[in-house]
Amino acid sequence: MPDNFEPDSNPLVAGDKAGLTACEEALMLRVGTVRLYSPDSPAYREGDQADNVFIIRAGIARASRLLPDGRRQIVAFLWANDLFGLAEDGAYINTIEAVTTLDVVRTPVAAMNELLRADARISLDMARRTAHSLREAQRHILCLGQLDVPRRVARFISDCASHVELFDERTNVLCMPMKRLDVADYLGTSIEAVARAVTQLESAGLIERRLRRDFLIPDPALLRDYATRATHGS
Amino acid sequence: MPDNFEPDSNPLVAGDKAGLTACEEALMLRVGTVRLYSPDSPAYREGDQADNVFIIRAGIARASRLLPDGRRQIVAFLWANDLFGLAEDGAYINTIEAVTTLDVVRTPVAAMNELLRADARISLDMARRTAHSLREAQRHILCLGQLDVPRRVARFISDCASHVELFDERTNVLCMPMKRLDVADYLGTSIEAVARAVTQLESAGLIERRLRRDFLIPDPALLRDYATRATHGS
DNA sequence: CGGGGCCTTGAGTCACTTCAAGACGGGTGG
DNA sequence: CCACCCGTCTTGAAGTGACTCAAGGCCCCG
Repeated sequence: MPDNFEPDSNPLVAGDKAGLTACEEALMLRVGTVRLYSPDSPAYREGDQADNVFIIRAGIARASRLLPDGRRQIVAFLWANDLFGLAEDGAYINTIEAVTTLDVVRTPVAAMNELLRADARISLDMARRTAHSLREAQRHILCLGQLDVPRRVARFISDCASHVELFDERTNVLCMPMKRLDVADYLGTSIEAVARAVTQLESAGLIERRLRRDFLIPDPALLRDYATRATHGS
Repeated sequence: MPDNFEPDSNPLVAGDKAGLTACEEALMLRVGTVRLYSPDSPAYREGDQADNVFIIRAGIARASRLLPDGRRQIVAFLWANDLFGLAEDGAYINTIEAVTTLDVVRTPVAAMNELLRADARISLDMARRTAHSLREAQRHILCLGQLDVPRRVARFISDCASHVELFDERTNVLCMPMKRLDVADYLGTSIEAVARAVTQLESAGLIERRLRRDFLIPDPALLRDYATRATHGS
């Protein structure tokens, strides 16, 4: 049994470890069911009664929230092995929709609680996964609070390129499945600003457009550097 | 023994519950030590080796990150009963500094891991606390991504007013301990923009200045509504 | 080949930033 | 107790990045 569970690794302190432990996946599968969602279809909506917890086996999802005036904030994109189902007072706080075809294990909360009670390692694993999401959320906050739009877009593209599902390391080609509107709503900006930023990054030589959502990234490290460099000055 | 630990409450799903369970606090105290920090002094800095986990007994702290160009993002304010010590690959990812006098229990990670192994409820509690921070972080993301500066400030003041340490419900007076610079760095804007927003909220009748950081809030619900209302239109 | 999303570009406007004074207030020493 | 002083906060004026509105182009699909 592959054991990437380490009793001594503190969930708050540990780095991001590999995905599901075999035993955890088996447990989840025993009480949960596999489900598929096609692009743009929702797993649930904010405000729905929180009856299930999900783990992504494959595909990408977006977690978003709607404002009274119809504006939308995408609070996170969710990837393979990510857990979702965050709720408050029994109701989901985000809407989850598939970006690509999405393959999940859906586990009823009641059954999940059985698991948590039966096996302490699952609680710890849950804490670790949640801590991972928290680190991501804080990175996102940094991005929204301090970066101008071209840098936000650069960072987003760079982050996408760190996912093997999307980035071919041999050809350096990134295939982003999300539309401009998704990117804009994630980065707290407008579609047009994203389009302009892409153009700008291209003329800076950091990316090259292939198709509308496919980019060649000549030097991924350079792109990453650009995203973290100061807004003004050099 | 007061039991606010509920074996059936899923950390992802549960609302925010009361603070430390008596037994958890006792456990933390048995292996941890009480420490005090005076305003503006750090508990640790980003990049430091992550040897300890902390729980706030009283006081307020800020969790911040520095950018290469010296800009600072405050990713969260931390309140009584909040856990901190978030790290990645053995190093803290944020700097933690006291805003007010700060009273914490500091527990070595090794000892904390003993606790986690010995008592499954502590893992679950940790997951629940982390989920709480994640919800807060997502609210913050929403704020940074979608709200204009006056609304961000309104929401911040409103959030502060929901903390009994700062808000007197009898007089409706809020005493904010953080400086304008802290507020600006938290909200991803400039000191000046915060000052102008405060002036604007005052002339809109939503707040009244008492001292520089003390406000009277005639109608807290009205202030909260303003913060969530659309940027344009009514 | 035509139609409809999706994406890009342009032009004008506005909110926020930056730079620069000035005002307040709280603490200290005379 | 008052005067001073320094950090903090507010206000003003000019500049700019991003938003909105609007038009045009691309690409995929039927």
